[in-house]
This record gives sequence, structure tokens and C-alpha cells, in this order.
Amino acid sequence: MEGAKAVKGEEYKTEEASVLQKEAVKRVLEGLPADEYLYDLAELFKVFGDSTRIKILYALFESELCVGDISFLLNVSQSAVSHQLKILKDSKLVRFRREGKNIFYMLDDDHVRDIISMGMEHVEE
Amino acid sequence: MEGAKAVKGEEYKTEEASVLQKEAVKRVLEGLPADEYLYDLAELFKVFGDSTRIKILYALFESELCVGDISFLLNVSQSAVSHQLKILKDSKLVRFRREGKNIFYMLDDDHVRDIISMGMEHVEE
DNA sequence: ATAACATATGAACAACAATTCAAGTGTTTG
DNA sequence: CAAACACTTGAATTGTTGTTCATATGTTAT
Repeated sequence: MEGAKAVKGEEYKTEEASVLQKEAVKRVLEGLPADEYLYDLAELFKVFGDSTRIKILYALFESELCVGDISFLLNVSQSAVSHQLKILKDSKLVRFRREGKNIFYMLDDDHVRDIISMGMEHVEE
Repeated sequence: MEGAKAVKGEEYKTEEASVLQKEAVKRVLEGLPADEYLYDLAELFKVFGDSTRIKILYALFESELCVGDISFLLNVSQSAVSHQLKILKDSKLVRFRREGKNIFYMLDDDHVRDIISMGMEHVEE
């Protein structure tokens, strides 16, 4: 559907296009998951898209850690770490257990390792 | 190093900690990649962390597409699509070829599929 | 109980990023 | 070469997000 043209925001007009391309567009249209689904996917990646959070996740590859340790390791304030941990918790990427005054965080999901590894492969070119 | 405490921004004081935990922290510290590297990794995920860009990438799973097609498929203005394509290009996630007036975009990297697939697995719980 | 410690949380602020709008580049067609 | 088309680009705007600061919660030790 090359030649599809946006007119004033929401309206589209379909004009002439090569048959090949028309069919490609139709196939894509059929294969596209629901908006909501893709939105969730983006939300997930958004969580990985912050260097503080990536560092936290990476640190947890090796061992569970309490908040103070993470704060120390990453040289980020305790409050900032705590805020980011909340986001990671909400995304089901980490979980925690309490031990006295400390709260130890750990990875909640093996996907985390896989996703980060994939990312690394791309970055390492 | 539980008990590590942030004092006024940059300064940290290391206090008593279980031997076990101290060693864990040391291991983590050694295993942590350079800041710059982790920063790049976060930048990459940031690119996936927007629903418009995810939709574009997903659409390109099926077939190469020109800008107008993508704009039509996603119901996003042509200008917005173009801006996002620039970001995807800069991240080496898509490449393009010109054919007359049209510019066809396609995935530039098999990692894209892998990364998105990993993400989907996590979302699909 | 009170103090000290570890962490969480809410509000405020500053930096950033996505879209729109208007104008620009490059290509084909009459 | 002028008009139409496909796309790009820069500036402006608006919404989002990460950090800080101050304060609150929960736990242990005295």
C-alpha cells in the first residue's frame, strides 16, 4: 500500500500500490498483535531502558543483595535505589525477602538473564 | 556489606557486615561491566521501550515496508514514524533501501527478533 | 519505651523524549 | 521545469521519568 496517505490526523486514503506490497501490508496487518499487548511489551523494555536499573539487575546476576549494598555498589543514593527497585518489583523482574532490618533482593525470573544477554550481543558489535 | 550507608550524596561509609555478604559484594563488584557499557545497553533497551517503535519493529518482522505503509498500518502520522525510524536506524536495528520515491525499511539484525521474543515470553505470563 | 538502623514513599523539580506543525530535500511525472 | 509525491528534519510543546529531599514505616537493640 505504498502511497497510503495521512490526511489531517486520523483519516487515510489508500491509493494505487503494487499488488505485492498490498499483500505484504495485509499480511502484516493480520499478524500484528493487539495494541495492548505491544504496549505491555514496550513497558517491559522501558524498565530495562535505564542504566540504574540495568546495573541493579546486572548486580543481582551474581548474588542477592540488600538495598544498602546495591546503593554502595552502584554509587547511587539509597532512596533512588529503592524507587528503582519498586519499579523492578512491579514488573516482576525481582523479588525480595526480609532478614531482620535488611531486605534482600534477587532476580525473579530467568528471562532477565536471557533478555540482557540478547541485548549485550547487539551492543557488542 | 550490609550497613553500607550513603552520607550526603557521594560519600559512603562501610560498616559491619556478614562475611558472606561482604564476599558477595566483592564478587559483584568485580563482575560488573564498565559503566559505559551498561549505559549503552540501557540505551538499546530504551529504543525498544516505546510502543510506536515496537510496533514498527514488529511490523517489519513480516516484510519490508515503506514509510507510508507503516504510517497507515500503525495509524501514526508519517512524520512521527519518520522520527522513530531515525532512532531505529541510529541504533542499527533497521536499514533501508530507496526505490523511486519510496524508502523501504527492513530489520537490520536478527537480534531484534530474539530480543522481542524474549520480552514476549516474560509478558505472556 | 527509646534510639538507631534499614528501607520505603510522597512531593517537587529538572531533564528528557514523543508528537505535531511547518518547512525542507530528493524523486518522478507531465 | 513545475507540480506532485514520499519522506526528512528542526523547533515548539507537552507528557513522562529519575533523582533528591524530607518524612514515614518497620525492625532490632538497649
